Amino acid sequence: MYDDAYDDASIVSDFRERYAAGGPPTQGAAVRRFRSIIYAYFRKHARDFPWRRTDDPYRILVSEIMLQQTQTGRVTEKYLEFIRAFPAVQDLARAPLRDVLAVWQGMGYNRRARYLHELAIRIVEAHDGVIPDSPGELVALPGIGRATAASICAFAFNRPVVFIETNIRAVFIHFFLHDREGVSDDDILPLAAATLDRNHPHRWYSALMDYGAMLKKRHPNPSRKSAHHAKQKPFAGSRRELRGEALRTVLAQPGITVRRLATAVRRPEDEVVSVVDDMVREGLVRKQGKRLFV
DNA sequence: AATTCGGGGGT
DNA sequence: ACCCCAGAATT
Repeated sequence: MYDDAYDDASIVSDFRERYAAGGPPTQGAAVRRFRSIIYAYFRKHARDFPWRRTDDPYRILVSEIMLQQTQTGRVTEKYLEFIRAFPAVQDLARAPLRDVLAVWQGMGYNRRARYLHELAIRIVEAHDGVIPDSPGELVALPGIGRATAASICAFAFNRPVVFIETNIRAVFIHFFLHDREGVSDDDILPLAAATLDRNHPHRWYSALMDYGAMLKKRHPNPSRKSAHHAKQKPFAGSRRELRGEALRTVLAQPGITVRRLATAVRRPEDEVVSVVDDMVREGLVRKQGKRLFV
């Protein structure tokens, strides 16, 4: 994996002593040194992903939705399968939601699949099938927030947007804010803006995120020092787990009744009713009488 | 600001 | 067991 020893420890401690003493630096020398460290790592350890081998904005958009809270290693296979099934935004727009959710199974956060489907329809109908290239237009689409909108702008359109996600956050905390606690993203954004390689945003953000991913394998997650950091509740026995099981079952057995669904997932019927009602409201499941469909 | 939303891989 | 993942939407 990262076993060809890259020793970030000495490089980073040297950087901190030289540039980060007494607060985050904004001088040119520090910025140049920081960039050179990140790019030096990238030249030797750049990760290879299928979404880095395309310039098709639709495919990059698909990858960014999939990458929300889902690790790259698990996205790769599903991304290829998804693109095979829906090669262009028009294919996704005219596909039944059922087919989209079927391909999505295993990714988690099934609402993302619904957002992605709805988003494709809107792009075909309101944008003539062209993916918007501004953060404002992208954020207006379902399932796309600030981070994803900026990511698409950087990776699909090579625009010098400033944004933060978990890998980027880890890098800036590690280099500039390691001795602090409760770091706000508002403290990181100026650093991200000052260090951004505005001539090569795609390459820069790829490098930054690869470095952050490396850091989190070598150190306790630097993002624990972020004010935004939260621990997740257990998944086993959770409502989320039940939702996943319920959707999977309805996909496999279209028209199943709520009662039989409750038996299938081995849960109290009232609990299953509650979950199903939520999913109906969210547009993940349809109810016809007592029978459930996707 | 705090909750909810999936599922799997790494340790 | 526990960690957390190229976050977003809702309350």
